[in-house]
Amino acid sequence: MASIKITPEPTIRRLPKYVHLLTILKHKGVKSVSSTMIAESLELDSTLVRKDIEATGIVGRPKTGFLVDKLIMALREHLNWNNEDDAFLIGAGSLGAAILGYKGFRECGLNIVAAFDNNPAKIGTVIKNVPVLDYTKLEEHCRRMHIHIGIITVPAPVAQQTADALIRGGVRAIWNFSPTQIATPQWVVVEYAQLTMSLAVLKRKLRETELTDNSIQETK
Amino acid sequence: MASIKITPEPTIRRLPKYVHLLTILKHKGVKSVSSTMIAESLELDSTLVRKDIEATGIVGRPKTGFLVDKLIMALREHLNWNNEDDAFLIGAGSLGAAILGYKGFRECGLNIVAAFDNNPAKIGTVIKNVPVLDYTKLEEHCRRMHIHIGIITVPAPVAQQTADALIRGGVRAIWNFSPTQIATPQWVVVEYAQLTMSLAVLKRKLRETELTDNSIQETK
DNA sequence: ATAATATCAGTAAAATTATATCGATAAATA
DNA sequence: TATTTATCGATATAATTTTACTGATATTAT
Ligand SMILES: NC(=O)c1ccc[n+]([C@@H]2O[C@H](COP(=O)([O-])OP(=O)(O)OC[C@H]3O[C@@H](n4cnc5c(N)ncnc54)[C@H](O)[C@@H]3O)[C@@H](O)[C@H]2O)c1
Ligand SMILES: NC(=O)c1ccc[n+]([C@@H]2O[C@H](COP(=O)([O-])OP(=O)(O)OC[C@H]3O[C@@H](n4cnc5c(N)ncnc54)[C@H](O)[C@@H]3O)[C@@H](O)[C@H]2O)c1
Repeated sequence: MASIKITPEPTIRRLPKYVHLLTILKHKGVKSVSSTMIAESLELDSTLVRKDIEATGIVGRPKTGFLVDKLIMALREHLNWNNEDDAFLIGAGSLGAAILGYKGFRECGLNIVAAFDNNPAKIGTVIKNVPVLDYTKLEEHCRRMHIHIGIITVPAPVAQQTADALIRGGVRAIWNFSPTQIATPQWVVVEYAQLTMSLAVLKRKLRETELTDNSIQETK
Repeated sequence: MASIKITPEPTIRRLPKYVHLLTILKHKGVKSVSSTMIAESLELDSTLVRKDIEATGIVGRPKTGFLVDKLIMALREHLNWNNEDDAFLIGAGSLGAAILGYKGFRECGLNIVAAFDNNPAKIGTVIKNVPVLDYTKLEEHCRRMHIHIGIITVPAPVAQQTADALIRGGVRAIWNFSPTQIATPQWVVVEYAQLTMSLAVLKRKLRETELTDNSIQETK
């Protein structure tokens, strides 16, 4: 009876940071690391780090902590970075090109095998070693190549129709960079990568600190 | 005694989605909207939407809900999108170029006035109407132009030194696209825009659904 | 004019997430 | 070898965030 423990989203979001830090430490020759040390580097609580690591199933030892190598492997395994998924990217614009060119995603088990666009000037070209194909053939190619992940970097108004085509083609997960909500059947996972959301947090926090620094601390 | 209520981060992250949805509704001629309706469009709980809106200070009326126009304005005001902040972007690479070219950030009160790079081939050029200046002059320009927001799109190994230069130049908020943790004084706001984090959530959830769909629901 | 209804605002409860505490244990030190 | 120390793993507590409930009120329908 196979079973999987669902990992809290806040935990998942922290794990890549651990991987990045640990990889740097590994290159420096560090062999083992404690949750205390990770917590200090990343400005987190050490108990939180230990609980996050617990999600991967790896166990540490008192006094020394965790073996860097094993921890990296366990984290990558937990995040599913060790199996590579092929993916299509739709919308070969400026954001799309940046994503196509980023080698870091390969490390995360994401292999973008083709891009799609409806602009005739782009179809047939190659961007960052990835061929740009005709958008009208998207569904067909998805099905034929058994693609499970679609990356949406088209303008907002066409995001929904793009998602629909991907889903018809059998895609199970969508990484949506457009600011629009997209409706999908419940078996499709959608993750919104919204830069605007991140910017909102930055600007709001900036204002909050500006106001609290000058006036007396916030009231209830 | 001026005071400001701190808005929970999860709320801040949802607000831009409301703005986007409401703007579409406004263009369709919709005059008023209820939290129920917003919740349905965005697949959220209506009470949650009402509480989020409460953070902006706006009040609705029973049966009808909120005036779309007023709600948009209140949300934008709360997010500080109505005051435009000038910003510098450091690292005019492919991600940097995508950000420079995105008009949507203007709507969020972010005006990128210059980019900086250390590549002589890029210094002096103009990317998407934004001039690329010499990285060694960053601190000086920050100070002279009273820049408060810095956007880091340089490779990870130089992210910290870039942040240091920005802070020396008087920057109060840093939007960091590199995967590295950066150390800053406590008065500097740092927001990590990590695409890898988002991808991690996508890939993990895809695996979780794959495993739970095929096997019996997860155990404790 | 009266009744029915959808929605708001406020409060209470539940769920989730983060932090604190404590005994056990491996390593370092005396 | 005994003692100190850092850290783990587990459990308990606290904080945050979400969801549920309740009475009041504006609109619509009868
Ligand atoms: N660039 C950024 O920094 C940034 C930031 C936040 C959000 N976004 C979002 O990302 C998306 C893309 O942004 P961008 O700056 O790369 O825009 P862009 O205009 O540079 O790229 C969009 C691409 O999609 C293609 N396209 C348009 N309609 C299409 C269709 N029906 N089928 C297939 N391809 C189609 C266009 O030809 C173009 O190549 C937008 O939704 C935008 O809101 C971008
Ligand atoms: N492209 C993506 O999709 C993507 C995704 C996730 C994270 N990131 C992160 O964003 C950052 C930039 O990525 P990219 O793909 O645009 O890389 P890139 O190589 O295209 O751009 C980096 C730019 O920074 C400049 N630079 C290098 N060192 C510098 C220095 N000391 N001072 C000033 N400028 C300097 C380079 O000349 C180049 O123009 C990286 O940290 C990367 O990890 C990118």
